[in-house]
Amino acid sequence: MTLRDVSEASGVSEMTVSRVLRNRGDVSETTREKVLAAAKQLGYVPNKIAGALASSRVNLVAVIVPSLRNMVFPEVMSGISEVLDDTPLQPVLGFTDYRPEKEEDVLYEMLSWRPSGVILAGLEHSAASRAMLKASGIPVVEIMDTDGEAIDAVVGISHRRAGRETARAIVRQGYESIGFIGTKMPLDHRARKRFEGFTEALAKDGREIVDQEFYEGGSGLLKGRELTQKILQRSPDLDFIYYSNDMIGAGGLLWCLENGVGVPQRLGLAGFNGMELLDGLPARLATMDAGRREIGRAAARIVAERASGALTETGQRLELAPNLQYGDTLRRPKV
Amino acid sequence: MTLRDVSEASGVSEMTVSRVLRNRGDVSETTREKVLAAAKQLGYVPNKIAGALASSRVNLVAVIVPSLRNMVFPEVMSGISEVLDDTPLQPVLGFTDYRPEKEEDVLYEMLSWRPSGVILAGLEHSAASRAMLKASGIPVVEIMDTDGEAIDAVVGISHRRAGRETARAIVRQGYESIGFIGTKMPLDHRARKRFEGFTEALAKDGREIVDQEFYEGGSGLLKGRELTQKILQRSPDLDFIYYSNDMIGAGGLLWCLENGVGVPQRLGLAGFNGMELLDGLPARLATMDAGRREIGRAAARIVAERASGALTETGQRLELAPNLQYGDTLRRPKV
DNA sequence: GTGAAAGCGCTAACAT
DNA sequence: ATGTTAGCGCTTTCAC
Repeated sequence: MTLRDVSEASGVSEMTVSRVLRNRGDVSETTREKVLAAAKQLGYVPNKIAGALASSRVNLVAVIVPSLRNMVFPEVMSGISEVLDDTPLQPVLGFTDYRPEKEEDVLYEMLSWRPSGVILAGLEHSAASRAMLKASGIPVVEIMDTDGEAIDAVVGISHRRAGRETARAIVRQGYESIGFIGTKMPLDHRARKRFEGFTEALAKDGREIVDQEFYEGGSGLLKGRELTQKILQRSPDLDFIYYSNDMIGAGGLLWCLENGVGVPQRLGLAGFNGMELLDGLPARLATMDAGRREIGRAAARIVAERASGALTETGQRLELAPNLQYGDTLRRPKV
Repeated sequence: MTLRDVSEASGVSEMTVSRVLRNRGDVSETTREKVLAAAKQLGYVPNKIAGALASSRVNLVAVIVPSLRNMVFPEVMSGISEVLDDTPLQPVLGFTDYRPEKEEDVLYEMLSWRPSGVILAGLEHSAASRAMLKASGIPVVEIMDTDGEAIDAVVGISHRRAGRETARAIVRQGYESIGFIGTKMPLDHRARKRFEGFTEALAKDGREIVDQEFYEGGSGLLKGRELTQKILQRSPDLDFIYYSNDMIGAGGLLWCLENGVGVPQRLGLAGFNGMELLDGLPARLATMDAGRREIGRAAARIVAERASGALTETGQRLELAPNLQYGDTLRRPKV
């Protein structure tokens, strides 16, 4: 089923059929109707492959994220979709599993479709990935993180700053013996940067982390419970725990509530992400909203404007301010 | 940057360059190395658009789901990715927002890229969508649900049966005054079918739902709390609440625990989905595992085998058995 | 083992 | 307002 078939069925040249189907150029109402009728009757679905080859226009935007298991990325995606829905552009998703080699493969695969733009998570990429992206001439928006050098445009928050601000707030509340629970971070650069900003801010205050606990694999409430129990057993004097994300933080919170650990007086807690999930828990965990949806929206807007030619500059830089929410677990009542 | 550039740079014909880059046919080791070196040096990325047009082979699989906000779909995706990672196929994701018209648009867009297969959620589609899919000649796998007529292959669970089995288990535990809390279901067919199966099984037992509460929009713990409070205020005699998903069920559970409602003695609870989240809560909500990841895997396997030609039959049908987990909220201790 | 020619299904550019 | 021609960058097919 090709344009030609529609052309023959409607007695109109292929070119005019093409014009009708794309709403391009002047076509008489009569011809238009004839063509549309024929196309519908035949169940014609255009071949974008041929169209893209002929026009060198591809209305696809490559979106490359580590995984969808981490609820952060579905939310970013939803921001991206929201904006692209009002444009001819369509997101195409690829996953890296947090592995640079896989990112490279996925990127290569994606670029071979000549998308109109690339949105990818993080600033850390293999040399080959960076080279490919630069050579592609396509608008590239790196998202989530602003601590580092961008290839082209970048939209995100500073995770170092997020860590620092959390640390300062904790110290300001008078907490003194601070522990940390988080993922092993060889490849989770954003978690690593938060940790670094956190320890750095503590150091400025002449403090350091008293105890820490790292884990591998996904984050779940259960793991938060276990590790919280473990770290408190080993270091019963801790009066604060900073978690690298809300999920394990929420697990820790539940454990504390059940085991009579007075939160936030005896022990303060904070997570990271501003996950919606936290809203219905017995107490609100302190967290920091990373503005994921807004990041998705902003990145999509940049790509859309660059792709449409409305925006010709490159290298846009948008750093959102992380928003600390004290919830019920960080504000220590004065004794 | 085209094949021709690589051809010129390496002094080898375009055809041979193409063979090297695709590992097709016999090429001498010398030529091979020359070509690879040139390609790498130039940073050549093949143009799949041209390749696909010439070969009429597209290693893309269209995956169409309502949204990623519902954690069910990221999990299905992860099953799909897992299987496709071992094949040349790549998933391309599209969202319908639970709207048939949007599904139609997305489908049209996707089919215009001539993918090697289509995986889409649910059995309910517009007539136009069904027509497109049938006319495409592409392997189609409908997932999640098996209650209805499939276009081609189908992998999922029977949501009617899921509802029925939950109802039977509830009755068997001696609960008598049963309420329901769930989404308004004009378009969530699977939730609707569970509800229908549920009421149907109760009816067989001479019972009906005593009170119900429907909500719109996303599911969150908070909503589960509110609606649980509301329904119990209105119908304090309820001794069981069936929720249309785990998220609101978990919210209800938390509310009950905090408000001294004895679970599961005074009030039993059950959700649906088998969400991992439930694992770390203070008590385990009864739920039914829908095997999302396995559904994704099985669907991807069918597409991969059909695309590779290893499987020529159409219309595969795989109904998984939903697995009821009693947790701590459905098994009533004998008094 | 390598190359030349033709063509995939469309659209840009230029007629008319 | 409509048609004609050429060609997008590859792969298929056939020749050597």
